[in-house]
Amino acid sequence: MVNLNIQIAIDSKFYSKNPESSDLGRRIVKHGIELIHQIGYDAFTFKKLGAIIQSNESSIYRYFESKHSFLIYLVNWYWSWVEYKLVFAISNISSQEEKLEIAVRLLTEKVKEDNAISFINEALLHQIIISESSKAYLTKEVDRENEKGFYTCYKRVVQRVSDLILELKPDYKYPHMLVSTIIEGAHHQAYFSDHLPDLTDISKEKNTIFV
Amino acid sequence: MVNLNIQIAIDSKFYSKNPESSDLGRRIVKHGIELIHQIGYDAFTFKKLGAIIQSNESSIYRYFESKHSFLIYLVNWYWSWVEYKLVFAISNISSQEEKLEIAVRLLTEKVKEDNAISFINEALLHQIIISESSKAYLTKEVDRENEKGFYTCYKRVVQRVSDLILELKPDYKYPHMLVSTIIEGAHHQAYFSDHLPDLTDISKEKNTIFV
DNA sequence: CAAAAATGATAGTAATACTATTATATTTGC
DNA sequence: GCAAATATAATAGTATTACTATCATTTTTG
Repeated sequence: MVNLNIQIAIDSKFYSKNPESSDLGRRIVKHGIELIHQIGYDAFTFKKLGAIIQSNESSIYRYFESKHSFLIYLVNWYWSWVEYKLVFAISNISSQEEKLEIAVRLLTEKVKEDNAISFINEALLHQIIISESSKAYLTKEVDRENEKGFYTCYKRVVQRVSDLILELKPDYKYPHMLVSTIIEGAHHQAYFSDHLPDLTDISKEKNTIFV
Repeated sequence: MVNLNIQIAIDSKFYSKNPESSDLGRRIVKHGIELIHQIGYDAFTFKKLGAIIQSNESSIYRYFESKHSFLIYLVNWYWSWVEYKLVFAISNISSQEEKLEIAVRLLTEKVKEDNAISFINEALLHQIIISESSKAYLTKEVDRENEKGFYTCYKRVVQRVSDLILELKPDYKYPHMLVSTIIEGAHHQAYFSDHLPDLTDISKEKNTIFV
């Protein structure tokens, strides 16, 4: 993808202070992604991150009110980015079938390092989405957080692809189910192929559902 | 299902002291399930559980070496139980198609309160599997724990159903992927229908993939 | 250059996920 | 029936976590 100098606009409800607005904020996000990728979300702390970026725990808290909301931020950034790629990829395509095929491919294929957009390493972020993003909604606070719009970006992507399906098959009854199953399924299979190979049939090397 | 006075045999690697061997052990498991169901795995602690069963944190640690291993125990109990139900349900069925249909139904339908087997509330446990079980393997210790056989019961169920598929279609290349996708997909859709309805098309009431 | 804003340093808190030790019940084998 | 063995309970302690609060220092900017 070409470098378009585009920024993913993230709703202000996902941060206390916009991390894109300062050098410190950008370092928090950049190195936060790297650290979560390295040690996992569970072992990740703002204190450890502070040590890495030579800043202070308390400063990070001024950008994100909690470790959980940092995850929510990343998840929403990711889905906003996917939505942007999706809209871009299917624009000017006339065939509905082709649009859908492009969409499904985009949702399931491995993210290659492109770094076209910003200080965020999308390939690492994609790995985090695969192994950590379900922790964003598998909590007792889902319902409250859903009301606050914590999962809207993901839902919007699902809606867009569902709409592509309905264009082709207006009577199809389960478009959202199909799309969320494709997305979650692709993530699971990628994780399984890396860690629980008995639960899949795809090899570690290829790691796509298109073998 | 009939009360057969059968016990699910759990491998000793899943506990320090067999909880089925004492009244305290059984109370730990029974009320542990209820408590996790109520407040979620994240907020669950052995201290809280101790208070409920009028026992002590330290006593619970003699049965399970950690909160995580308690989850692992429950997950393995669940899949051993499913395996038992599966083997039972397809025995004496001659048609391969019917066997597979029974298996898929069993893996995807809601667990009704039956309490046929023991002090474990299978319906509650099923809810826990849906919303918490992925936390058992979405950790940085997966590979090590997989080597120790922490996920064997789940894998065995997947293998059995994969075998049913291969009986019908010996050339089919992705049986494990299909089965794990059906299982995880059913769990996801059940969770979505309860908490994130925009990601599915099934209604809260029915909550099965067979609408 | 002074005021405002951002960041850093330090301290503190309640809770968590344990471990260790000791005391008290309970079971059992003779 | 009783001592020994075993199981359980109580208490205390540890390092860490996920924060909050306060104050000092640096940086920005009008």
